[in-house]
Amino acid sequence: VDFADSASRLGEDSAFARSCASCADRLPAPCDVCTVRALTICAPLTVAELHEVSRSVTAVTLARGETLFDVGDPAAHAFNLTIGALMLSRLLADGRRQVTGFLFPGDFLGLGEEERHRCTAIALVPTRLCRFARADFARLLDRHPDMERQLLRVASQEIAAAQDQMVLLGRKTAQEKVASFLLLLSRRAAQRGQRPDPVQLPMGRAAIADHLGLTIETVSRVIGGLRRRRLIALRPGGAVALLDRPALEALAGED
Amino acid sequence: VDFADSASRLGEDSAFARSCASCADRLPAPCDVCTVRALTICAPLTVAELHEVSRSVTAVTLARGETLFDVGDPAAHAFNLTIGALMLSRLLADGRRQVTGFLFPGDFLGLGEEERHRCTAIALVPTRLCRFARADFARLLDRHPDMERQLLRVASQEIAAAQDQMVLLGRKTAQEKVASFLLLLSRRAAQRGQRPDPVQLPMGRAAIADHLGLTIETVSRVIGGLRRRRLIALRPGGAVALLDRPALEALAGED
DNA sequence: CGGTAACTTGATGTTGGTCAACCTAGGTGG
DNA sequence: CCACCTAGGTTGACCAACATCAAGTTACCG
Repeated sequence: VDFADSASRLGEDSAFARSCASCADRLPAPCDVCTVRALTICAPLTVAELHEVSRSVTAVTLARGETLFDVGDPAAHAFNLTIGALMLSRLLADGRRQVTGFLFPGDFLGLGEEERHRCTAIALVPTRLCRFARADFARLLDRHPDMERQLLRVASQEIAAAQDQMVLLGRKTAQEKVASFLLLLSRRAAQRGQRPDPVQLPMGRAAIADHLGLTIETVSRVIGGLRRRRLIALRPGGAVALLDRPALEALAGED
Repeated sequence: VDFADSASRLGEDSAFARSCASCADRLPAPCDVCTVRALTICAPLTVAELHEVSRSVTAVTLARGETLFDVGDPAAHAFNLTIGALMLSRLLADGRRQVTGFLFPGDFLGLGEEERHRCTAIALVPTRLCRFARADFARLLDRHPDMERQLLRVASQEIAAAQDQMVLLGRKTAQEKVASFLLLLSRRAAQRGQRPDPVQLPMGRAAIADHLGLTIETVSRVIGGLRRRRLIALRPGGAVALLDRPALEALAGED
């Protein structure tokens, strides 16, 4: 149980637990011991380069539910998520919300050169990120073409993921949406070296619903249905066991 | 009436009209006279650099309805659309289709380093593109950091657009979807220096429906409703006049 | 002028939304 | 340690937006 793990470990570290986005500490960003480096845009850097990066980086800590930035905030930083999970969302005038994505360890945040953020970023669990000042980051890219190339790769993956999500939102049924979502989280967990099977769901039903273009009630009903048909089982701490992956894949549609 | 213009001009040029994706001609790619350069990834290049680019570029021509590439085709090229319009779409197993985007002059196609295409690209009208071999293109980027930076900018714009589309697909009503779509096309036309008001719709109702996550009938009904309320008017050749832009913007939602 | 494909319009059906009640678990304070 | 309180989740009854099915109608093309 991985998110719970992170959460409890962080819970013990009281300094971590109490700090927040606004009080990012200038303590050494420990790139040397970074647990997710292989997954991030820092992957192609040499040890020497890493040291250089270390100097322009600050650690940021968020408690569960805390906001990293809001729509309209000046976009002065780029981030690399190292521990925890983040939700990106946008609001319509009347409060309807679309969750445009979830971020997990190794994920990068801050592509785009817009002056202001176009979405809100909220921590789903205690979360830690590496923060780069935009200006430093641009200089970093200039000096490390490898890193820029890697960033381009990350961007194109994000575009591919966005297209998948469009197919899901535009053309899939509620069941297909939920099944696809569970399988996607499982695959992403595997990609970052975590166990793919009991899928951790650090987000609540509301966040899932707003990500899939459904309501809380529909998400709950579909999950209930999958559970009754023994395709999944709910584990304590919001984890979901995928009891019949082939059946779920069939339900997910997706050719 | 711009698309019609392009179409008829192209129609007169019989060589152009008859050529196709597979018979891309090695004729000089006329970067010198490129009408959309300021809009494309080539914008930051100097005259000398442009000449160099010219050499690694091939012109491709597509007739209305012709396929540039299909899902699963090897992705050996990158493209820059110079004339016409293209539709990108993906299919579910049972034939449900999601149109993930439309491309217009100045738009770039071919981010991502995947071996195979993840979507189908079909010309909506007679269309011309600049084609770069992937290998050449990568070398081009290495030598022109400006171009790589520009590509990153393009990628991040595409991500922003994809997020807008997720909000639309996940949380907007049929009316809001159609109004948003018309306004978006208008804005994009303005961006590339065309008249924003009679909006050209080079795509059919089916393509619009598959882009907005609706059916043909619903799109038709909503357009009919907007027309009856005098917010829009249908012009010959598939153009739409935006008679009451503020009202449309109100209908579109979007804060 | 006919033929076809795209579009429109109408009648009916279904998925998922809405509204409301009810559970359950986790956290707090007595 | 237990009772309560609350937020999040589940379940049910009903409803509405949009899909589906089925005719028309228009517009473009030879």
